[in-house]
Amino acid sequence: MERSTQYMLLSKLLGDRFKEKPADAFMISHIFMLRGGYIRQVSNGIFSLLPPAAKAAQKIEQIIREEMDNIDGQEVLFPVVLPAELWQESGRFDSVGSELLRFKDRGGRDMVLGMTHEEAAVHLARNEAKTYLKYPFMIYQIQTKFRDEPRARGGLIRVREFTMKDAYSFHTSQEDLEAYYQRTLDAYFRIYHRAGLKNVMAIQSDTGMMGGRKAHEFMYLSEGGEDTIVFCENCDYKSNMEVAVSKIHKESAQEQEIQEVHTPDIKDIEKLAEFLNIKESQTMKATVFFRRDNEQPVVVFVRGDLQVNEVKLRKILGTEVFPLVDYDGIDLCFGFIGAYNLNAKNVQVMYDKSLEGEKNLACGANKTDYHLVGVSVERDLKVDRFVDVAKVSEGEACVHCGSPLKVSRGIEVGNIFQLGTKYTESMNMQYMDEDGKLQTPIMGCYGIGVGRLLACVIEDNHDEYGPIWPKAVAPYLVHICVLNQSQEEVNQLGWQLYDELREDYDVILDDRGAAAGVQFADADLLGAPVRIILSKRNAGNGQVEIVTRDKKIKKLVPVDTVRQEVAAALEQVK
RNA sequence: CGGGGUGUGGCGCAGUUUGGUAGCGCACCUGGUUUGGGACCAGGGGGUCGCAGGUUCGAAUCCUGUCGCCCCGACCA
Repeated sequence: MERSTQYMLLSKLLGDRFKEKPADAFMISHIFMLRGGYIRQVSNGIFSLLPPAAKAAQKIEQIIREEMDNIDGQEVLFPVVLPAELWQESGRFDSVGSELLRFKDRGGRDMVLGMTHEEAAVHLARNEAKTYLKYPFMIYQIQTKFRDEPRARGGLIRVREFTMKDAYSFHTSQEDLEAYYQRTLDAYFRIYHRAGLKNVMAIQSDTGMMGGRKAHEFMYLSEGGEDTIVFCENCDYKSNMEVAVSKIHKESAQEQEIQEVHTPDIKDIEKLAEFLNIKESQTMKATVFFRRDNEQPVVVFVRGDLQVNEVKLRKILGTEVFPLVDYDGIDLCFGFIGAYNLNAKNVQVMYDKSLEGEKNLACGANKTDYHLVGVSVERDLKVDRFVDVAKVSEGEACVHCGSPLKVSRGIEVGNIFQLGTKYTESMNMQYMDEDGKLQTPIMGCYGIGVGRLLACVIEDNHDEYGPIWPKAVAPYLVHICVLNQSQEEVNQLGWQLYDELREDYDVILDDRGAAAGVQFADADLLGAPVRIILSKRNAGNGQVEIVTRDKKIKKLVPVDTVRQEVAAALEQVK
């Protein structure tokens, strides 16, 4: 039988489905995308999308597009390949690490593969927006990015090549940027809501390589997430662990005399506390890093029960830091480093605010196999300033309302930044204001990874058999199973319904004549919200069965009411 | 980049310890019987065992090197 839309026939759909879990996949979305014939890996972190995934991705893109247009976005398309000069202008050609893929063209010119497009956006906008009359404006694109991630993982959750919506807004005042930033934030929530993703939280985040002063990440809360989120259940405080702050409970000890204690082979806080029979919070911990810029060691003292947050430390030092592993030639007594009488040369020393005012602490004596007890910070140490470099733990107090903080995991499904003038200034973008004066515009940028969002939609909407696609992103809305294809009457009915329904919906027809179990299993993996099951049993009575993928509806309906029944069922599912 | 694991047909695996020229299940093709949760019978196609060297009469198997992939960590809009 010749049909024009054969690609919606399951017999023609490219991509085999299989029942065994691929050995390399661990995340639900990854497993179902492989098993359901949605994606195939080409290389580490590089995937091809098969028709069902391509269709779902297009639907997500369309939702994003509508919401971006809704906040006055103008869609554009920047190149994937950019000349290095553009990135040299902004300074990022040197400042960004090896995740930026650099190469030379045939003429030997340095090129990069776009991993984000601030430079391209400014390059375009600086020549097209020379008067305040154009402002504010936002341009966005939906396009391929390449980031040479050190470690791709989890199928589409973390990849090297991916499709992203990235948007750039330009403003004539900070207030205007902030107002627009809020509109974008609202638009993002509408996008996640429409795509069927629940449990998304906007949190304060580190600005990382993007720079700028304020940033939020949108986190889909999930056990398997890579990011750690700190939030207060009582007030609005929500933050990425990287920049989270808290109020810690102060110990209120009495001052004591400093005494030296013999502590053979006791090199960590846990053992020290046990040996001295005190709490870990009654000790002082020394953590040693070295700076990337001048390779100088940095000793950070924190209260013994806390950890150092390297992102905070990096921000304070203004350079990357790495935990020190090679102790050779360093003027420190490892395992016994203490703040009292520390006379190390060429070593930078920092104190976390957790130590402020603490009394009667145990710490290293800067002498192998000895510690000191009775050290009081104010009495015994000369501290110019305390910095906040400690990692927040669950249960510590919220700095805003004092309630206990909670910690959970999440996957970043979007982010927004107030960039300020970092790019417009370095790349010389100016416009003329009402008074005829040249001004530098203020910029914001806003990203959403399409594939990652798609994967999260599965993470958030599935059962043990496969995805339960929300109708807004489902590759196919209606899936017709023909259980007794050999019965001409049933077979004909399948084609008839297929022809009818595809006028209104994305329909896929299982025309393979496979066993019922095979058809159902494949339908589960393809996850269409509504399934129509045709069988000789019911066709004989002029009936078909309609079930929804979420199993909430399962009913027999007369053949001639199928259109209404499908519409009604779709009305009821998410 | 550090630590660990693993590479045998599209997917899942056995065979490697003790060398003898590759096998199982699923999937695929043909014919037939089936048809409401991955059916059955019969026949069939597909793998230079990641790659390169070496040892050996002979290597999936032993040795050396190398690459890919996965996990943990580091890193990351």
